[in-house]
Amino acid sequence: LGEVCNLLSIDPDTCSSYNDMLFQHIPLKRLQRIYTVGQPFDTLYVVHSGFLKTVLIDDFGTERILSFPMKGDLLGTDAIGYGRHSSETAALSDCSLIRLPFSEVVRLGRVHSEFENAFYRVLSRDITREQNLIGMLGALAAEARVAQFLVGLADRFNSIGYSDKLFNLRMTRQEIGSYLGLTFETVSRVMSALDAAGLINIDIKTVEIKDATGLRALGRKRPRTSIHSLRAR
Amino acid sequence: LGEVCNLLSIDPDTCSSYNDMLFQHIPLKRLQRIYTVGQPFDTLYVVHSGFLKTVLIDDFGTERILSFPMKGDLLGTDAIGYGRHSSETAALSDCSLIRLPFSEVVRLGRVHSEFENAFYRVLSRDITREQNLIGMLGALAAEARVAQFLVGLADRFNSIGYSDKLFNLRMTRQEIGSYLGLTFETVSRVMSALDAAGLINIDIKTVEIKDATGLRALGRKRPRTSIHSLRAR
DNA sequence: CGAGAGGTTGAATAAAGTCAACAAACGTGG
DNA sequence: CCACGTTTGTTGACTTTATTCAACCTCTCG
Repeated sequence: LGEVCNLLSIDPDTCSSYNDMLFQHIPLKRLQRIYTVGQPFDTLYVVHSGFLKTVLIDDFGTERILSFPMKGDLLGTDAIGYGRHSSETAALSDCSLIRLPFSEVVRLGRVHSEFENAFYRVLSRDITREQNLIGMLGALAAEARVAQFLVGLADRFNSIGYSDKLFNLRMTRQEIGSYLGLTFETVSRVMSALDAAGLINIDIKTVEIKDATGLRALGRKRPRTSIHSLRAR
Repeated sequence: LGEVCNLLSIDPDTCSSYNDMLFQHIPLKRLQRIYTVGQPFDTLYVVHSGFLKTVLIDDFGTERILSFPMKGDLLGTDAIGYGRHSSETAALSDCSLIRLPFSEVVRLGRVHSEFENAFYRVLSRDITREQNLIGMLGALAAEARVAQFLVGLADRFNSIGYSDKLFNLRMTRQEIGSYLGLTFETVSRVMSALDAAGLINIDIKTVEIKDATGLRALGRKRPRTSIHSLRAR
């Protein structure tokens, strides 16, 4: 589909020349898993609609959430390197995905350099996104992590055409905690505190951002180990 | 250089046909920076020799270390996505890098599919490596992080031909802490404890791994929030 | 309508951070 | 080559933060 191009932000003109028949839609029910750890890799997926989570499974069978993909995000990129999935992806809501066989991606890249470049960019942005998460996990207090999580989510909702002021969380406190490296109790407490401080309104899954600037400031504030940390030289 | 192929683990036969003139060696002095945040991107680098660190700079000018690249690692991949470097890289020892202009990489990929595939794999492995770091930062106790750090380092030294039993740390406790999301005091304490427990011998920068199995076990142990965490279903 | 999952809140605990003192190693210039 | 200041590393005492454990509430869905 030319849709794939839109989703990957590729010039639509170039897109129109692609063979549309190659990519099939895949409907997913809530809680369904697309691929699991260890499964041989041969295809990527682009999210067409719906909300998902990608998780790492540790030696105890415990989930660590790595991302909450939504419309336009590419799934499965971590499996290219070793030919097997090292994480798994599950639907948080009913979803529609577009199958993107990796061999097709490579073939298309060889034919359309625009597409190839876009694909490189998408992979690299995955790297950047994860780096930001690493920065957050290692250096920020619980309050700042939750604040950043909320503004990040708002920005992403905004970029796919939803309101960035009022939206629904698709994941549980538990899942947010797993993503942020916090317990669900801490997430709950911080959210209550942000509500009490007048920065947000929260009612279970419904979030209203009342002071985006204030939230952003909180998210930037207070590296946990700020005092004797490395200064760039 | 055919050397680039070795470094990226590409079949040497395919390599021999490449034009060797395209890649130049870059010598770096200790503490020198290769690129800095915001710098426009046009070239990647492969580490030929030496040890480096890649760092994220936060809003306060504080460094967060993202990786400790060594021989065979590819630098600069996070800049492909937005055309600018979002992190910076500095030499921890005198180094030698190989310049790999991105346009050359793309061109070579179009000519040699083997090379293109290898490049995709390298990008994807970057993603996987970061995911493992995220898993560690969010869920493991200080002791486990340090243990994992040491065995990880040992494995990497081993894979580039050094001893995995006795090696030198090229970074300070501060830098290890920045990488693991811990203060340098905690790193120091944990290392002393591992020494006292007989798992390692440590004398400032010199590390001897005495019980790799025990260390690995420690690194796998005790997700901090194990009790009421998500079970894979 | 009842069971279970999800969410909130409180009190106690444990883990890592902070601050401080000191020792050892490094490296730079006399 | 030595002296001296700076950086790096270790350890201790104390504090803070987030976790743990527990009670309770609400909503949802068979």
